[in-house]
Amino acid sequence: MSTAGGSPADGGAELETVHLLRRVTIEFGLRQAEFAALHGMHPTDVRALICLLDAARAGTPATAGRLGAQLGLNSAGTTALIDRLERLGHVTRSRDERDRRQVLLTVDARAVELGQEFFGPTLAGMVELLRTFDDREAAAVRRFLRGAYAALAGASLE
Amino acid sequence: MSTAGGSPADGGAELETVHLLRRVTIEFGLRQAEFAALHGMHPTDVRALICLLDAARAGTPATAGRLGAQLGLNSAGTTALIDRLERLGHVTRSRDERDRRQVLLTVDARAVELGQEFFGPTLAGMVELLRTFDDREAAAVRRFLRGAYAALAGASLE
DNA sequence: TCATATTATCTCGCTGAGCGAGGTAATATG
DNA sequence: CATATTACCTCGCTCAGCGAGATAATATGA
Repeated sequence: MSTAGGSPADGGAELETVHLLRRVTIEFGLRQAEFAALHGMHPTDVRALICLLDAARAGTPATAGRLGAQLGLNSAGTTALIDRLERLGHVTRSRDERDRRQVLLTVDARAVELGQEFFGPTLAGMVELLRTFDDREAAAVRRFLRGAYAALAGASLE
Repeated sequence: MSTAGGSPADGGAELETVHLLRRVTIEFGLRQAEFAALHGMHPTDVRALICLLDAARAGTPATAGRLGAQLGLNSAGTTALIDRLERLGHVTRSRDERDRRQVLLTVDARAVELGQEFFGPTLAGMVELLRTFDDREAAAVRRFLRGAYAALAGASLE
Protein backbone atom coordinates (compact mmCIF):
# COMPACT_ATOMS: atom_id res chain seq x y z
CA MET A 1 0.00 0.00 0.00
CA SER A 2 2.04 2.98 1.22
CA THR A 3 0.91 5.79 -1.07
CA ALA A 4 3.95 8.01 -1.09
CA GLY A 5 2.01 11.29 -0.96
CA GLY A 6 2.22 11.60 2.84
CA SER A 7 -1.44 11.35 3.76
CA PRO A 8 -2.07 11.66 7.54
CA ALA A 9 -2.94 7.97 7.79
CA ASP A 10 0.34 6.90 6.20
CA GLY A 11 2.47 9.15 8.35
CA GLY A 12 0.65 7.59 11.27
CA ALA A 13 2.16 4.16 10.77
CA GLU A 14 5.68 5.56 10.81
CA LEU A 15 5.02 7.89 13.72
CA GLU A 16 3.48 5.01 15.60
CA THR A 17 6.76 3.14 15.24
CA VAL A 18 8.71 6.10 16.56
CA HIS A 19 6.34 6.45 19.53
CA LEU A 20 6.76 2.77 20.14
CA LEU A 21 10.51 3.21 20.28
CA ARG A 22 10.06 6.04 22.77
CA ARG A 23 7.91 3.92 25.03
CA VAL A 24 10.46 1.13 24.86
CA THR A 25 13.21 3.51 25.93
CA ILE A 26 11.15 4.71 28.89
CA GLU A 27 10.37 1.16 29.93
CA PHE A 28 14.02 0.20 29.59
CA GLY A 29 14.86 3.09 31.90
CA LEU A 30 12.37 1.86 34.47
CA ARG A 31 13.82 -1.66 34.48
CA GLN A 32 17.26 -0.14 34.93
CA ALA A 33 15.97 1.88 37.87
CA GLU A 34 14.50 -1.28 39.39
CA PHE A 35 17.76 -3.14 38.98
CA ALA A 36 19.53 -0.17 40.51
CA ALA A 37 17.24 -0.05 43.55
CA LEU A 38 17.58 -3.80 43.98
CA HIS A 39 21.35 -3.51 44.33
CA GLY A 40 21.60 -0.24 46.25
CA MET A 41 22.52 1.74 43.15
CA HIS A 42 21.10 4.64 41.18
CA PRO A 43 19.90 4.67 37.57
CA THR A 44 23.02 6.53 36.48
CA ASP A 45 25.22 3.81 37.99
CA VAL A 46 23.48 1.18 35.89
CA ARG A 47 23.78 3.29 32.75
CA ALA A 48 27.47 3.67 33.56
CA LEU A 49 27.95 -0.09 33.82
CA ILE A 50 26.20 -0.53 30.48
CA CYS A 51 28.51 2.02 28.88
CA LEU A 52 31.57 0.34 30.39
CA LEU A 53 30.49 -3.07 29.16
CA ASP A 54 29.76 -1.69 25.71
CA ALA A 55 33.22 -0.16 25.65
CA ALA A 56 34.75 -3.47 26.71
CA ARG A 57 32.84 -5.27 23.97
CA ALA A 58 33.99 -2.70 21.42
CA GLY A 59 37.58 -2.90 22.66
CA THR A 60 37.64 0.81 23.52
CA PRO A 61 39.59 1.62 26.69
CA ALA A 62 37.15 2.96 29.26
CA THR A 63 38.41 6.07 31.04
CA ALA A 64 36.71 8.19 33.67
CA GLY A 65 36.40 11.20 31.40
CA ARG A 66 34.98 9.26 28.48
CA LEU A 67 32.39 7.67 30.74
CA GLY A 68 31.31 11.02 32.15
CA ALA A 69 30.97 12.44 28.66
CA GLN A 70 28.84 9.49 27.55
CA LEU A 71 26.53 10.01 30.51
CA GLY A 72 26.42 13.78 30.32
CA LEU A 73 28.03 14.27 33.74
CA ASN A 74 30.65 16.83 34.66
CA SER A 75 33.93 15.78 36.20
CA ALA A 76 32.77 16.10 39.79
CA GLY A 77 29.73 13.98 39.14
CA THR A 78 31.84 11.45 37.27
CA THR A 79 34.26 11.12 40.16
CA ALA A 80 31.38 10.63 42.58
CA LEU A 81 29.84 8.05 40.27
CA ILE A 82 33.03 6.02 40.04
CA ASP A 83 33.49 6.32 43.80
CA ARG A 84 30.09 4.72 44.30
CA LEU A 85 30.74 1.94 41.80
CA GLU A 86 34.14 1.24 43.29
CA ARG A 87 32.78 1.24 46.85
CA LEU A 88 30.22 -1.38 45.78
CA GLY A 89 32.99 -3.41 44.17
CA HIS A 90 31.51 -3.18 40.68
CA VAL A 91 34.42 -1.41 38.99
CA THR A 92 38.14 -1.00 39.59
CA ARG A 93 40.21 2.10 38.97
CA SER A 94 43.70 1.79 37.54
CA ARG A 95 46.12 4.36 36.18
CA ASP A 96 46.90 4.26 32.49
CA GLU A 97 50.64 3.69 32.29
CA ARG A 98 50.86 5.41 28.91
CA ASP A 99 49.23 8.58 30.19
CA ARG A 100 49.24 8.61 33.95
CA ARG A 101 46.59 11.33 34.08
CA GLN A 102 43.95 8.93 32.87
CA VAL A 103 42.01 6.51 35.05
CA LEU A 104 41.09 3.23 33.39
CA LEU A 105 37.96 1.43 34.51
CA THR A 106 37.23 -2.28 34.51
CA VAL A 107 33.92 -3.90 35.41
CA ASP A 108 34.01 -6.67 37.97
CA ALA A 109 32.80 -10.09 36.81
CA ARG A 110 30.28 -10.22 39.65
CA ALA A 111 28.58 -7.05 38.37
CA VAL A 112 28.22 -8.64 34.95
CA GLU A 113 26.64 -11.69 36.55
CA LEU A 114 24.14 -9.60 38.49
CA GLY A 115 23.15 -7.83 35.30
CA GLN A 116 22.67 -11.08 33.45
CA GLU A 117 20.59 -12.51 36.29
CA PHE A 118 18.26 -9.54 36.14
CA PHE A 119 18.20 -8.67 32.45
CA GLY A 120 18.91 -12.13 31.08
CA PRO A 121 15.30 -13.29 30.80
CA THR A 122 14.19 -10.01 29.24
CA LEU A 123 17.00 -9.99 26.70
CA ALA A 124 16.51 -13.68 26.02
CA GLY A 125 12.87 -12.92 25.26
CA MET A 126 13.96 -10.40 22.67
CA VAL A 127 16.49 -12.81 21.16
CA GLU A 128 13.80 -15.48 21.04
CA LEU A 129 11.50 -13.09 19.23
CA LEU A 130 14.23 -12.20 16.75
CA ARG A 131 14.71 -15.87 15.94
CA THR A 132 11.21 -15.87 14.44
CA PHE A 133 12.31 -13.21 11.94
CA ASP A 134 13.67 -14.17 8.55
CA ASP A 135 16.94 -12.61 7.39
CA ARG A 136 15.38 -9.65 5.65
CA GLU A 137 13.15 -8.80 8.62
CA ALA A 138 16.02 -9.11 11.09
CA ALA A 139 18.17 -6.91 8.87
CA ALA A 140 15.37 -4.35 8.73
CA VAL A 141 15.26 -4.17 12.53
CA ARG A 142 19.02 -3.66 12.71
CA ARG A 143 18.87 -1.05 9.97
CA PHE A 144 16.16 0.84 11.81
CA LEU A 145 18.00 0.77 15.13
CA ARG A 146 21.27 1.91 13.51
CA GLY A 147 19.40 4.70 11.78
CA ALA A 148 17.62 5.67 14.98
CA TYR A 149 20.97 5.83 16.76
CA ALA A 150 22.37 7.99 13.99
CA ALA A 151 19.37 10.31 14.14
CA LEU A 152 19.75 10.60 17.92
CA ALA A 153 23.50 10.82 18.26
CA GLY A 154 24.31 12.61 15.03
CA ALA A 155 26.84 9.82 14.48
CA SER A 156 26.55 6.33 13.11
CA LEU A 157 27.75 3.23 14.94
CA GLU A 158 31.15 1.91 13.77
CA MET B 1 24.81 -17.01 29.51
CA SER B 2 24.63 -19.65 26.76
CA THR B 3 21.11 -19.37 25.42
CA ALA B 4 19.22 -22.29 23.88
CA GLY B 5 20.43 -24.37 20.99
CA GLY B 6 21.43 -21.64 18.54
CA SER B 7 24.83 -21.60 16.93
CA PRO B 8 27.18 -18.95 18.38
CA ALA B 9 27.14 -16.97 15.16
CA ASP B 10 23.36 -16.81 15.15
CA GLY B 11 23.09 -15.71 18.76
CA GLY B 12 25.58 -12.99 17.92
CA ALA B 13 23.42 -11.34 15.30
CA GLU B 14 20.41 -11.31 17.61
CA LEU B 15 22.35 -10.15 20.63
CA GLU B 16 23.85 -7.41 18.51
CA THR B 17 20.34 -6.17 17.78
CA VAL B 18 19.45 -6.17 21.46
CA HIS B 19 22.63 -4.27 22.33
CA LEU B 20 21.79 -1.83 19.59
CA LEU B 21 18.40 -1.24 21.17
CA ARG B 22 20.08 -0.64 24.51
CA ARG B 23 22.42 1.94 23.04
CA VAL B 24 19.49 3.66 21.38
CA THR B 25 17.65 3.87 24.69
CA ILE B 26 20.69 5.41 26.38
CA GLU B 27 21.11 7.93 23.57
CA PHE B 28 17.42 8.78 23.75
CA GLY B 29 17.84 9.43 27.45
CA LEU B 30 20.74 11.78 26.77
CA ARG B 31 18.74 13.81 24.24
CA GLN B 32 15.96 14.04 26.78
CA ALA B 33 18.42 15.29 29.38
CA GLU B 34 19.69 17.90 26.92
CA PHE B 35 16.18 19.05 26.16
CA ALA B 36 15.53 19.21 29.89
CA ALA B 37 18.61 21.31 30.61
CA LEU B 38 17.75 23.61 27.71
CA HIS B 39 14.40 24.44 29.28
CA GLY B 40 15.33 24.48 32.94
CA MET B 41 13.92 21.04 33.57
CA HIS B 42 15.17 17.66 34.70
CA PRO B 43 15.17 14.36 32.84
CA THR B 44 12.27 13.09 34.91
CA ASP B 45 10.18 16.11 33.94
CA VAL B 46 10.66 15.32 30.26
CA ARG B 47 9.81 11.68 30.79
CA ALA B 48 6.69 12.84 32.61
CA LEU B 49 5.62 15.01 29.68
CA ILE B 50 6.14 12.08 27.32
CA CYS B 51 3.98 9.87 29.51
CA LEU B 52 1.27 12.54 29.68
CA LEU B 53 1.27 12.99 25.92
CA ASP B 54 1.15 9.24 25.37
CA ALA B 55 -1.82 9.05 27.73
CA ALA B 56 -3.54 11.87 25.84
CA ARG B 57 -2.92 10.11 22.54
CA ALA B 58 -4.30 6.88 23.97
CA GLY B 59 -7.30 8.66 25.44
CA THR B 60 -6.42 7.56 28.98
CA PRO B 61 -7.12 10.20 31.63
CA ALA B 62 -3.81 11.31 33.14
CA THR B 63 -3.88 11.49 36.92
CA ALA B 64 -1.11 12.36 39.33
CA GLY B 65 -0.96 8.90 40.83
CA ARG B 66 -0.88 7.12 37.50
CA LEU B 67 1.94 9.35 36.32
CA GLY B 68 3.98 8.70 39.43
CA ALA B 69 3.48 4.96 39.02
CA GLN B 70 4.61 5.09 35.40
CA LEU B 71 7.76 6.92 36.40
CA GLY B 72 8.49 4.88 39.48
CA LEU B 73 8.13 7.81 41.88
CA ASN B 74 6.46 7.80 45.25
CA SER B 75 3.67 10.24 46.03
CA ALA B 76 5.94 12.91 47.49
CA GLY B 77 8.17 12.87 44.47
CA THR B 78 5.18 12.93 42.16
CA THR B 79 3.74 15.98 43.88
CA ALA B 80 7.09 17.76 43.61
CA LEU B 81 7.35 16.79 39.94
CA ILE B 82 3.90 18.18 39.10
CA ASP B 83 4.68 21.32 41.13
CA ARG B 84 7.73 21.90 38.93
CA LEU B 85 5.86 21.28 35.70
CA GLU B 86 2.99 23.51 36.80
CA ARG B 87 5.35 26.29 37.90
CA LEU B 88 6.93 26.22 34.43
CA GLY B 89 3.48 26.36 32.87
CA HIS B 90 3.84 23.02 31.11
CA VAL B 91 0.93 21.24 32.76
CA THR B 92 -2.30 22.22 34.52
CA ARG B 93 -3.86 20.53 37.53
CA SER B 94 -7.62 20.10 37.72
CA ARG B 95 -9.84 18.11 40.04
CA ASP B 96 -11.70 15.17 38.60
CA GLU B 97 -15.40 15.97 39.20
CA ARG B 98 -16.32 12.28 39.29
CA ASP B 99 -13.81 11.50 42.00
CA ARG B 100 -12.67 14.69 43.63
CA ARG B 101 -9.64 12.98 45.20
CA GLN B 102 -7.99 12.64 41.83
CA VAL B 103 -5.95 15.33 40.13
CA LEU B 104 -6.20 15.39 36.34
CA LEU B 105 -3.23 16.67 34.34
CA THR B 106 -3.23 18.37 30.97
CA VAL B 107 -0.15 19.33 28.96
CA ASP B 108 0.03 22.90 27.73
CA ALA B 109 0.19 23.40 23.96
CA ARG B 110 3.38 25.41 24.30
CA ALA B 111 5.16 22.46 25.90
CA VAL B 112 4.16 20.28 22.97
CA GLU B 113 5.57 22.89 20.59
CA LEU B 114 8.89 23.03 22.44
CA GLY B 115 9.15 19.28 22.26
CA GLN B 116 8.44 19.24 18.54
CA GLU B 117 10.99 21.98 17.93
CA PHE B 118 13.67 19.96 19.67
CA PHE B 119 12.78 16.38 18.79
CA GLY B 120 11.06 17.10 15.48
CA PRO B 121 14.16 16.79 13.27
CA THR B 122 15.31 13.62 15.02
CA LEU B 123 11.92 11.97 14.81
CA ALA B 124 11.51 13.16 11.23
CA GLY B 125 14.81 11.47 10.43
CA MET B 126 13.45 8.20 11.77
CA VAL B 127 10.18 8.60 9.87
CA GLU B 128 12.16 9.34 6.72
CA LEU B 129 14.17 6.20 7.24
CA LEU B 130 11.04 4.15 7.78
CA ARG B 131 9.66 5.38 4.47
CA THR B 132 12.48 3.50 2.73
CA PHE B 133 11.17 0.24 4.23
CA ASP B 134 8.68 -1.88 2.37
CA ASP B 135 5.56 -3.04 4.19
CA ARG B 136 7.00 -6.28 5.46
CA GLU B 137 10.16 -4.62 6.79
CA ALA B 138 8.19 -1.84 8.49
CA ALA B 139 5.91 -4.43 10.04
CA ALA B 140 8.95 -6.34 11.29
CA VAL B 141 10.26 -3.24 13.06
CA ARG B 142 6.90 -2.66 14.74
CA ARG B 143 6.65 -6.29 15.71
CA PHE B 144 10.11 -6.19 17.27
CA LEU B 145 9.39 -3.02 19.22
CA ARG B 146 6.06 -4.34 20.50
CA GLY B 147 7.76 -7.54 21.53
CA ALA B 148 10.59 -5.65 23.19
CA TYR B 149 8.06 -3.62 25.13
CA ALA B 150 6.27 -6.77 26.18
CA ALA B 151 9.54 -8.36 27.30
CA LEU B 152 10.40 -5.25 29.30
CA ALA B 153 7.03 -4.38 30.78
CA GLY B 154 5.62 -7.85 31.14
CA ALA B 155 2.57 -6.51 29.32
CA SER B 156 1.77 -5.95 25.69
CA LEU B 157 0.66 -2.62 24.28
CA GLU B 158 -3.13 -2.20 23.74
C1' DT C 1 65.86 23.23 29.39
C1' DC C 2 62.25 25.66 31.61
C1' DA C 3 58.05 28.41 31.66
C1' DT C 4 53.23 27.91 30.03
C1' DA C 5 49.14 25.77 28.25
C1' DT C 6 46.31 21.88 28.13
C1' DT C 7 44.30 17.63 29.74
C1' DA C 8 42.41 14.31 33.18
C1' DT C 9 40.91 13.76 37.49
C1' DC C 10 39.83 14.97 42.17
C1' DT C 11 38.08 18.00 46.34
C1' DC C 12 34.87 21.16 48.40
C1' DG C 13 30.55 23.38 49.18
C1' DC C 14 25.99 23.78 47.73
C1' DT C 15 21.27 23.04 45.46
C1' DG C 16 17.41 20.44 44.89
C1' DA C 17 15.22 15.68 43.26
C1' DG C 18 13.23 12.08 45.45
C1' DC C 19 12.47 9.27 49.75
C1' DG C 20 9.94 7.96 54.20
C1' DA C 21 6.64 9.27 57.44
C1' DG C 22 2.65 11.20 58.35
C1' DG C 23 -1.55 14.25 57.41
C1' DT C 24 -6.09 15.50 55.04
C1' DA C 25 -9.79 15.23 52.12
C1' DA C 26 -12.95 12.20 49.26
C1' DT C 27 -14.90 7.75 48.40
C1' DA C 28 -15.98 2.82 49.53
C1' DT C 29 -17.58 -0.82 52.87
C1' DG C 30 -19.88 -3.35 56.62
C1' DC D 1 -22.54 5.96 60.35
C1' DA D 2 -18.06 4.37 62.02
C1' DT D 3 -14.05 2.55 59.59
C1' DA D 4 -11.11 1.43 55.83
C1' DT D 5 -9.19 2.74 51.66
C1' DT D 6 -7.69 5.79 48.10
C1' DA D 7 -5.46 9.91 46.16
C1' DC D 8 -2.89 13.51 47.00
C1' DC D 9 -0.16 16.75 49.79
C1' DT D 10 3.35 18.53 53.57
C1' DC D 11 7.57 18.12 56.15
C1' DG D 12 12.25 16.90 56.99
C1' DC D 13 16.10 14.58 55.31
C1' DT D 14 19.71 12.28 52.26
C1' DC D 15 22.69 12.25 48.63
C1' DA D 16 23.32 12.81 43.20
C1' DG D 17 25.15 16.12 40.46
C1' DC D 18 26.69 21.02 39.67
C1' DG D 19 30.19 24.96 39.65
C1' DA D 20 34.53 26.43 41.13
C1' DG D 21 38.88 25.53 41.87
C1' DA D 22 43.06 22.46 43.03
C1' DT D 23 46.53 19.01 41.54
C1' DA D 24 49.22 16.16 38.76
C1' DA D 25 50.67 14.55 34.19
C1' DT D 26 51.52 15.65 29.48
C1' DA D 27 52.16 18.86 25.40
C1' DT D 28 54.16 23.17 23.37
C1' DG D 29 57.34 26.95 22.42
C1' DA D 30 61.25 30.02 23.23
